[in-house]
Amino acid sequence: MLLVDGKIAEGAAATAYGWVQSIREQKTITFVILMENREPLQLVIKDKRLARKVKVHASIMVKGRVAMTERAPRGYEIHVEEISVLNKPRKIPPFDIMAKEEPSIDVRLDYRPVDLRRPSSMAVFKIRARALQLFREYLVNNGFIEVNTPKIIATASEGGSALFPVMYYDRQAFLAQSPQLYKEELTMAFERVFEIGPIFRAEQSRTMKHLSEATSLDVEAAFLSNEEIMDLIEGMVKHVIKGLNSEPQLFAALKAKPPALPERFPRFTYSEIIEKLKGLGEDIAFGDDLTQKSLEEFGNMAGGFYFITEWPAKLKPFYIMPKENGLTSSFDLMYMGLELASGGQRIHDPVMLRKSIKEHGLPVSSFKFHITPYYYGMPPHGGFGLGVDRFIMVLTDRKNIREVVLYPRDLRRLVP
RNA sequence: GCCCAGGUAGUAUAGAGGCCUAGUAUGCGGCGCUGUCACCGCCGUGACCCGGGUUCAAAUCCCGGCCUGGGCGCCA
Repeated sequence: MLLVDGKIAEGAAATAYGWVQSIREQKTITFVILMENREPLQLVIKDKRLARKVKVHASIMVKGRVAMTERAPRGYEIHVEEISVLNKPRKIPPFDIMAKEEPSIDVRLDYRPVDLRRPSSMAVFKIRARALQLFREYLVNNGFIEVNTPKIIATASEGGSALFPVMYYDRQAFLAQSPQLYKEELTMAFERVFEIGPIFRAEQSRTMKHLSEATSLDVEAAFLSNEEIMDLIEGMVKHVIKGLNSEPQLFAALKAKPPALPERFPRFTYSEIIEKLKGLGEDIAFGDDLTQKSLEEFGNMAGGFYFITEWPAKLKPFYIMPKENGLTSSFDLMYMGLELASGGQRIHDPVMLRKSIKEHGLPVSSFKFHITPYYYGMPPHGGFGLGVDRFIMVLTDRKNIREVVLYPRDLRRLVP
């Protein structure tokens, strides 16, 4: 918090509240970087006795005079006349937030709020917040309404991934792995909906790109074809990246830039990719899922963003619209070897939906609640789910998904 | 779930049977220092994950435990 008498100008009286990021002490003058509202403010202290009161990480209030100077990060600094220490650290900090070498991600997470004072950590979450704002901006501008669907559910929404069981009063319930079914149902009334919220997966995964609790951006729209949905997500990704590119200062503390955008994201069919990988000597056949290794290999060739389209029905969930030859109107949005989003056109006919549930080996009875509204005029629709955390990894060039989540949850970590 | 790797001051690392009284950087404490900006210089402080074993000798080798990291698989 910064309070200035009148405008920020030479000699103006100022009061600043913040926490001390760094101290550079010299014989007669001490420079302090005070973090004030997430931005550095340089303090100049010429009184040795005053300077002694300041410690890194302390919360302080200073009173003084504004001095305009190009040598300070903001173009001005505060010449301090009075300091009150509001609170000071009681222990030696677990790591030096200004050091060039970072502690392991595990130590950082053990002291996450302290770690967030590190400029690069803070930058990641400023970018994340801005990216979410840009997502919303794009979707709202395109006629979407933001919704919230339940996270405590009665049965698996689509089979496949393992669910976390929870007790719901005297019954068994689960944490939602996806808002998939709800968002589809909502197109009936709202035409275009989106939700940004948590998803839960109880997979025994130990990787740099999986979490037990992740954030998903789910979008669903009536009347759009598979191609139009790909256009939509492509437009959305471009909007976010262009928006971030216009604010380079967000990236200053990271040695990274948002990824480059091609004119158009290339679209490869699943079959093309299988053929290509076969040509490279991969042991892979039509109908196989693409392994991590194959995706890395193909991703390196494709470079940047691209789509994989027309997946075999067997590799996609029951609600995806089938095409001829056992293929589907579906896509995955990839960045190199990393899956960012998957989506497609959905089945809107209740009879076909019922059949597809059966064919995927799922109990129709569990989906009765979901099939019911389809009998009352569900519009043709499609959409996608995008892994927000993974997208932020790409934006900030972080290799471990835990870095872009404030308090990540994985196989081992439940605290803090 | 399978496989691999690793636990050395607060943090990040070096050391691979005796050269270790365990080195370096940073932090922390002190002193010095042309408005600094990862300030700089000097001095000090502080560590071998736990339990067994092998050996004249173990941070180092072996066994077990605990903890962690990474890869694969699983996975909207």
